[in-house]
Amino acid sequence: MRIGEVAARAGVSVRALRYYEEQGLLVADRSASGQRHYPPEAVDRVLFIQALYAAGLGSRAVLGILPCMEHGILTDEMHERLLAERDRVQAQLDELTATRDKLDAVIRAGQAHRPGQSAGTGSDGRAGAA
Amino acid sequence: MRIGEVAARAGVSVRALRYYEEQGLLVADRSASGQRHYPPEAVDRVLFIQALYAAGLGSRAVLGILPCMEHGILTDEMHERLLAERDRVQAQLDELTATRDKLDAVIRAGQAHRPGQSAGTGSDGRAGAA
DNA sequence: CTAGGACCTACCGTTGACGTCAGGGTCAAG
DNA sequence: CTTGACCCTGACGTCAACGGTAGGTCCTAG
Repeated sequence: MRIGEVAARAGVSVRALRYYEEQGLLVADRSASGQRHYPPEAVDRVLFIQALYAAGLGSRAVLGILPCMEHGILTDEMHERLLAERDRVQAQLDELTATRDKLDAVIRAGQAHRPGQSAGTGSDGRAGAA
Repeated sequence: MRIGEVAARAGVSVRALRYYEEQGLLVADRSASGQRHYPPEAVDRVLFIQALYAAGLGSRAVLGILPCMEHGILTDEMHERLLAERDRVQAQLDELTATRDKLDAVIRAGQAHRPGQSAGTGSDGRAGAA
């Protein structure tokens, strides 16, 4: 596949893919004329990169754990990094959960003070049970 | 309290507090000489601001939902915003959970391919049960 | 063979949440 | 009254993950 199709399939911009290559996160074959050519797995790789970015990891960290994919071979250092990042993600999960619960509490408290409202704003109505 | 103490208690920089004020997130009384003076609740407010930032919200979004605290009164618009942000946080939680699980899977797969390793790297040994 | 859409490199611009430096007041202690 | 820690207001610097533009090449269809 060429870069445009990978971008479309992965839901990212062409610019982003070139940036990933610049960071060493994504390698591409080159045609004689210099155009990038990717194998189909590149799409999944990009999706995973995005997931790691979304988890708050930077390019350096992503670069550190990406080689763990592809083949299932882990050096001691890679294993360390994976555990470290997993724990970081878990910590972020805990924080986020607390924040969500706090938002729910505020929503519940607010609803308690609005006796005239039933349920017609368009959103759902969670934040009711623990 | 003066700005330095609030910063210390909340674990943020003095600069950050002045930035929050600049963004309208944190108001302060001023002494005759212009020095900021905060009530004790400011610390909790700052901690909540940090939590929202950590949840991926920007200053604008934080500014939109901060007034919901303090008094428990919600206008329809505030209620909408709270639900929207709560859902955003929840979506991020789901993504993060998936990412964590994927990391766990990679760790497990890697450990399966390292038969000579027992447990001596220094980290803990999670990622073993679902 | 020509139009035009996709691709290339190179480089500057942007946004958010601050860091940091310059230059100067404030205030409790000695 | 002077020191030294703390505070003030600008205003520019930073870093990451791209966005956008300029100027030129490639390739597939008609």
